[in-house]
Amino acid sequence: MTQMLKNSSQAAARPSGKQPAHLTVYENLRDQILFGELAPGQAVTIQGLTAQLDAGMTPVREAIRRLTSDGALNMMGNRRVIVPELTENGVEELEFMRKSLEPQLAGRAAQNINSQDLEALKALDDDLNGAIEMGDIGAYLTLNYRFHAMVYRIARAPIMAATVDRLWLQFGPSLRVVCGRYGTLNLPDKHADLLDALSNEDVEAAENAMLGDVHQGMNQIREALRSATMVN
Amino acid sequence: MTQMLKNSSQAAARPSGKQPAHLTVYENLRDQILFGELAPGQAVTIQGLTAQLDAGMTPVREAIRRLTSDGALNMMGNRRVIVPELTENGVEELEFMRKSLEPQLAGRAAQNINSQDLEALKALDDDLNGAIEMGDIGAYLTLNYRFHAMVYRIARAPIMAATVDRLWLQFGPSLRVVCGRYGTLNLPDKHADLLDALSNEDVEAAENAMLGDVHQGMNQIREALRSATMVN
DNA sequence: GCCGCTAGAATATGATCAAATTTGGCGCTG
DNA sequence: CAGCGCCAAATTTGATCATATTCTAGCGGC
Repeated sequence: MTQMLKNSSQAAARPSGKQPAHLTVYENLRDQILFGELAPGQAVTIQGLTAQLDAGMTPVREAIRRLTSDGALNMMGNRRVIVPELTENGVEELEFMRKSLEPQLAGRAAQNINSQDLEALKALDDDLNGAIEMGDIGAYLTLNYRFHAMVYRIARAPIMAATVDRLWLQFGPSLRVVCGRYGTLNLPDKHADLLDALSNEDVEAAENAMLGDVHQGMNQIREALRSATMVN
Repeated sequence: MTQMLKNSSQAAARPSGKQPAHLTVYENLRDQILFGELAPGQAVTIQGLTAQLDAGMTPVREAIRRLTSDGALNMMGNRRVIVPELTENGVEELEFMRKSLEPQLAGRAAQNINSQDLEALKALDDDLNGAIEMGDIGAYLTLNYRFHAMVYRIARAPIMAATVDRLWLQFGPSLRVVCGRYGTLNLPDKHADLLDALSNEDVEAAENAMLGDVHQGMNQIREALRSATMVN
């Protein structure tokens, strides 16, 4: 009897073919956090996201819940959700875990890589260097993540890769702070070492290159964090 | 087909203190997975949970999404959600990560423990041994998890603890299979070694005890899995 | 300065729409 | 004539939304 009429606002919520809206929102919000578009400590509101992404409330809620379990968002006791701020202890935990896991993934990638994957990685690294030259921080962050993510996919260890992804979500917001402070990085390029090791299928060299890359990255975050806390 | 399905599980779903429903459902479902009440490969339906837990659709949905990001549930391409089945490769990944992280947590716990924590741990271990004597698999699984979880809380490394929790969610469903096959475990008790190490604040001994415990546990899972796949 | 009050945001519900699996009927082939 | 497989209706399940309810926080009166 009650003739509810349906508005046609669903088109914008589902832009990409058939993917569920909650997945689209999840990926979008995830990228925003991962690439530092949301600053640490910033509040994330449901209604803000429904407006920004032109999505319904339910998909937004689900995305926020997932990212909460991902460690990318923190639910405060009172219904508020924020992007967590990284503490010094947090950096140490993340560094230990990254150093424990990511070299292992790099080593496995060296065992499993084929020429097609290697070409794709090299192309990605070229783009990455281009972004560094241009000083495009956004592109740098995105490509750097995609480079690592591809290495981990090649490693064919999905559980470990997902675990490491979770770690990236927690230092991602701080990475942009680092870049804002120091500009794009001008340290010895560990990606080149890693690519060499992968093309030689040299497991140990790949592990070492990745270890160095992680060490460098976490050191920069630690330093940026330390000088930031001095200001406060 | 009337309301006769409402049993004690409903009461647990609604302590109705002040906690939001989606959190209650999340914890309930999480425990069901962690303690093997849901078998690997089993489908998890949203409407089934709304009926079982007497909860609304939205909270159930959010709980399922969170557990998806926790790795405790897998979204199949076609909207279905199941408890993932552990593969042999998965066991190896989990074993590597657990051996990399959990000894570190045990070592940190040895550095930070106080007498009150130690007493609580000992009490938990007593209950655990009691459950083993009684052959109460459910209590054994629960107490074993709570013992480890308390050690990790003492370690004061929340990010690492959350990461390890995520791993437990992925081999939890298989643990009950192990127990169903071998009964409660009758191997050398690594918990006693760990308690000794913690009370002496001996970091290295704590790390070794935890390493042994993890090794034992994952070996049992691997063997149970191997003999199970032979049957199929 | 403290306490109730109001505004606004988050939580939760049930209805509605859409997709996917299941089922049942039909034709085809041996 | 019987068995097999395939297409389509039906049912089950998931996705989304609009709305009612509940809680937090800010604010004005006392």
